[in-house]
Amino acid sequence: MSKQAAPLSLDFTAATCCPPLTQQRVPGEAAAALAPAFKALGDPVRLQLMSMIASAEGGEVCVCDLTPAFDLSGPTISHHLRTLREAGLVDSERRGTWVYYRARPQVLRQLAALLAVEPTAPAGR
Amino acid sequence: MSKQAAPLSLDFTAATCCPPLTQQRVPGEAAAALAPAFKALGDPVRLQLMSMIASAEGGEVCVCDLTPAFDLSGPTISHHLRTLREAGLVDSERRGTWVYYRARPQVLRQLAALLAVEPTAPAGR
DNA sequence: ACGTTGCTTAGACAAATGTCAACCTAGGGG
DNA sequence: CCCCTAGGTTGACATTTGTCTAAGCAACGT
Repeated sequence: MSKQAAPLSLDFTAATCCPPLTQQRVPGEAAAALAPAFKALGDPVRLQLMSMIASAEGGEVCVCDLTPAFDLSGPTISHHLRTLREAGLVDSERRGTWVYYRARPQVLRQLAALLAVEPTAPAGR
Repeated sequence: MSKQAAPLSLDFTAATCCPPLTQQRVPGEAAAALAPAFKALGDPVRLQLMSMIASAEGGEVCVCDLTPAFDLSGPTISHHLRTLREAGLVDSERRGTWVYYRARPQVLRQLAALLAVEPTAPAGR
């Protein structure tokens, strides 16, 4: 458990990314590293899962609380969670009978930074 | 041209979205509306296209400047641009022989807002 | 030891996606 | 007119994705 999705080498800790999309062209390498994270958020179910996990009290949620929130089979939810995990967006940990997921704020922050846009302000803020 | 992707009804102008993922659970409807935008950014080529468009001088780029930047056929680039358009991320306009794309900052802003995370600060902001 | 509950893995399958070659449309110049 | 260039559309194809059922592994209760 707590797989870091070895082959992805997202290296989110470093300068893989960051200057906003709108400020500087994203080089191919960075795009290849970051796209999977967006792709993972590109499914309605996973986007909801992500928000349920990220907004959870105590910073974590039991899978047993996630599964019943959707009209989908357990394996399907598990599959989506794996996708989020492999995209580096969440981490999982087994404690006793249950498995808990928690968000990785660093990654979210970096994605948000990438999408950042100058404030609408036409004049000087 | 300048298609607004009619059937999508993203309604990005209103409260379709916005409170950060980490603050509040994204309801299914909002997730369904927002996921396509993330999905559109979930391909390396499109992520690069998006950044080339969004960071362009003058706020717009000619397709003729985008296509040669990739090792892909014209139709393929055209297809990716259409995907970005239908996701509401960009707009296109024909002027004479050439077609220009420009970013829709509102949407980027909303996506960024959704991913926003509290500053790392463990203590009082 | 056995059965139960929670979650993941494996396999299968229809649907969606990324890519290309071929064709088509728009606009500009001879 | 005809042709040339810039892009988009169509149709085909292999690959990936979302979903399920069936089977597996892990922890707990009895």
